[in-house]
Amino acid sequence: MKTATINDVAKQAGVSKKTVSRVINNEANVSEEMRAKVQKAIIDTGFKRNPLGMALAKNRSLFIALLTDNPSPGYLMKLQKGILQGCTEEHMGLFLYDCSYYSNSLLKEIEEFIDNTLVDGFVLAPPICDKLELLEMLNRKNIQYIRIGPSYKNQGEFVGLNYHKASYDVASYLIRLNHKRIGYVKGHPDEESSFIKEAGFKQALTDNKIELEDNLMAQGYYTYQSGKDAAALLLNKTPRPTAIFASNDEMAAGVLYEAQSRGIKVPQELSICGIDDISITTKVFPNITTYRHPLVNIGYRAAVLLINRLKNKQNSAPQGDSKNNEIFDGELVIRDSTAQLK
Amino acid sequence: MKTATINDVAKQAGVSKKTVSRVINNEANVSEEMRAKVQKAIIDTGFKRNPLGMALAKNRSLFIALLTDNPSPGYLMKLQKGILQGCTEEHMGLFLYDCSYYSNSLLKEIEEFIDNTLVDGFVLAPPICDKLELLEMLNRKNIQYIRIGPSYKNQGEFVGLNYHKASYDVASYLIRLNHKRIGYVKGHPDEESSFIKEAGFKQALTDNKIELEDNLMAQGYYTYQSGKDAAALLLNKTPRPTAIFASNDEMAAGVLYEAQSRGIKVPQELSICGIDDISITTKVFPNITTYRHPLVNIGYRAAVLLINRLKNKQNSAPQGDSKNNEIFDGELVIRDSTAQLK
DNA sequence: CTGAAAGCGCTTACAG
DNA sequence: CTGAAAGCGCTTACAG
Repeated sequence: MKTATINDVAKQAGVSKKTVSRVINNEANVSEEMRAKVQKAIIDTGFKRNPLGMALAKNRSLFIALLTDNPSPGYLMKLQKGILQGCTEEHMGLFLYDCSYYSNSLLKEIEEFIDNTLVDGFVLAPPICDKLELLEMLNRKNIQYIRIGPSYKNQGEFVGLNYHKASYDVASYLIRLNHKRIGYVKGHPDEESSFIKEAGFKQALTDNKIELEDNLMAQGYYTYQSGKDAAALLLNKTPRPTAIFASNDEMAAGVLYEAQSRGIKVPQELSICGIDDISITTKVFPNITTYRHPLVNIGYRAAVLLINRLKNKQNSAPQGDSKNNEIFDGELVIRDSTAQLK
Repeated sequence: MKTATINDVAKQAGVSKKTVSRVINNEANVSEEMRAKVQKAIIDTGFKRNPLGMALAKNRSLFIALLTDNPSPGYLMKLQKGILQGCTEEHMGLFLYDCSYYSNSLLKEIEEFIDNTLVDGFVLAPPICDKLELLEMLNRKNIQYIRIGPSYKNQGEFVGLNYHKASYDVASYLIRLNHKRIGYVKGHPDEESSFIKEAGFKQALTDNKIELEDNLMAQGYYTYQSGKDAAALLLNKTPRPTAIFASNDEMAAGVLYEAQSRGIKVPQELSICGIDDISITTKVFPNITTYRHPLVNIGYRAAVLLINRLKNKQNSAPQGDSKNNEIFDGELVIRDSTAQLK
């Protein structure tokens, strides 16, 4: 049972294959009568457009890829899940490509990947979404992309969280619990989100008339280990902070471990919270208070936006450079790692 | 700068394009002289074979996909990493497809995915690798696959761990620590590995003349929640088990949480261990003793094996149905969740 | 609004 | 060992 081709459909419907092509691509300028005939023939023959034929003729695959180098498995899995959902709905395949942010040959490797697969769109996850050389290379090759994260040097479209509100809300919550000595673990210095979150945190302190203490700010890199290291630093201060706010959950988990390994009771002696709401927050004891980053939905929207852009580029005239960015709100999720300071 | 095609190379080398095709496919029956000329022209023109052209002509894409429905993000990330490594080395794209083990339309969805992407090979992760209807469908459609897991009804090739040795070694270790009342959390009843691990556990008890107590066996499903639930059951027994062995790490993390939420000290009052060595084992406090499942390497080998099979099928005569299964040994990784029973 | 021709980049099947 | 022809399934560019 060979699958039907456009030729079979044309024969069946008694039209030219160009007309079939018009129908399956939803082009204008087809009489209703023709369209109906073709549609019937498509159903009768069980025709499915062969993506490879189209790809070759158009010189674009309509396949997209997720480009990652993210140190947090929980973060990535959620994002990936959403993206995959979007791709499946749009009947698209999703390629995966894992790269090394610091590799010298990063650009060359990605170009090779493009050659090998002929993908024509990328979803760029952090931190790779903030790599200017990469974005410029993609612009040059005219490969579409969408970034997961905040606006960055006006490059491309993006889908992201309202990072400022996220950290502002978390910090405000800690302050409501009466914490004043709040340690803060910053994000990766190469990522745009780090600065926005830090600004949100500081704003919350200012708005509540709490003095910002520089020595309660520790550098992190969004990894578990960096959270652990930052906590080691902060927990050595006297007086000790009564709360530590890590700017993502992966680091918050590291903070929790470090505290526990020192016999510090969480939340009784130390409150801890993060941002993202990845799966590890509900797998450690106690469960970590965090801010929900709707990653599944963000991934989904990113995929849909990108795919629609690709499809539009193909059908109609280019529609200008209007950008369809989307910024999501999350919400505070209170769990067991935070407590009122007596 | 359009990329060079096989025609450009042929012109440059002064040969027919068929000869170029022979060279790039490494076929026999090309004189050394021709081969050298062509190879030079390939370099001079910067030619890269367009996978889409090949795919269309051969009616096979040479793209493979990872088919998953695994409840453990840590497990999947490691596996995925290895597979991706293999694909990148072989200059192949890896599609991702996430499905629902229990979905009624599972087969239909996967067939649709195949139609949409024309993948011609699958890496099948657990539990989906043990779904007989799926394997039969792939056999029928002549789509190659490789399974991650133990041998199963003699279907296809597989790459997996020596699961029996894994659980035997872990159990033996607990016994050496003097534990006799050992709770065991079984794996998913639909997965072949569950039975093999259980057999290994029982063998260790028998070999050490410890009586198997049925009420210390709890059903799990390889998920975190099922580990937590199983632990709740086991920790209610009197006398309480002094150790709980969960047949994967995801469940072991659930067991740890349940114990801690009851105020049971780990490892002083309860030893806990798992299998896999996924990332969560070193992110919870205390770090979990486990058995290393070389998932990255397993994924890598699976990808390489599958890709080579596809390439061979294309070049030379089919090479019979000799199977290249690979079974890896792991090793016990002792961490902080287990202690000598006084 | 519709279609015949040529082409995308590669391979298969055949002839020499 | 080498190549000219036809074809994979689709689209573009053009003519009517």
